[in-house]
Amino acid sequence: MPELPEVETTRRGLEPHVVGKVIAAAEVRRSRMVRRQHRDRDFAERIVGRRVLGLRRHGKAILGDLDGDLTWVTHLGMSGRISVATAGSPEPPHANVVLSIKGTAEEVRFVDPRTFGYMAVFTPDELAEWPPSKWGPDALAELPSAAKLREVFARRSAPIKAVLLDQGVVAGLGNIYADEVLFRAKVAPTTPANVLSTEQVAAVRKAVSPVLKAGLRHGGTSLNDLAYLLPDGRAGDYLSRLKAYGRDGEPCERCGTAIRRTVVRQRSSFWCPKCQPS
DNA sequence: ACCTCCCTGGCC
DNA sequence: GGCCAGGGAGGT
Repeated sequence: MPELPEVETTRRGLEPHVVGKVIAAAEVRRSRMVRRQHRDRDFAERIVGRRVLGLRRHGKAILGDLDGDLTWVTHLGMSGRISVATAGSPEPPHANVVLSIKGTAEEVRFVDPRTFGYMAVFTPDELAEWPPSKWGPDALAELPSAAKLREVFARRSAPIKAVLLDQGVVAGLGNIYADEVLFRAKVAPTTPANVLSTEQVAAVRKAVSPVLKAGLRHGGTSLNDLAYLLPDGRAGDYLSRLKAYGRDGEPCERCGTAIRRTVVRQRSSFWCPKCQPS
């Protein structure tokens, strides 16, 4: 449940269940899930008894402001999702971290089969050291101007797809939405960023917000494996609206040409060879 | 500025 | 069995 719309729908789904509430207990069943924590194994110790003052998001990270000036970080990685359910109800496999909420019958389960995600509670100093402090502006809330993007792209000869996936440039785009942005902008994923025309940079920039907002409106992209679900267990609906990602061999909706799959930086990329000339 | 690897599971 | 999967840290 990895990209920005999935993370934001998760944040919104989680918010009413935790904001203003106190974490009553924390069970870490796989210590790997808290491996980003500075001192080993004190995740539970740090979060228990804390009140959640607010829940924010930056890129693909969910940030919970706790009392005592601590920040509760959740990164869902590739296969992570949050489930809010009645304590004691049947659990899905890989509920690796479970938080109970004071005064309610609900618990928050961090489900993550591949364990690429993590949770941590950071002090302000630790938060400043945490890698995403090197993340760029949020793709939805603070998308850089076209001029700024032109400047950044001009310095990069890497494929535009790789640059869009670089969280240091813009935080929040992942493999699915990067392909969707490039399809909408009519730019091939393999195009070196520094050869994009001014118009193409503008088109890429202009595509980001509509693509992400459409993903949000539909609750994100639950793929067929249903690894990503909203916190209440509903599936996100955006899969059927994807125009490029996963549509290898299917006709492009604009021109009918078969969508192609190409590997860019070890990630699958889907694009229309006619609408997105390289 | 690149790979490689971290994991588990589903599908062919 | 082999390949694939919403990400990114770490080492080169």
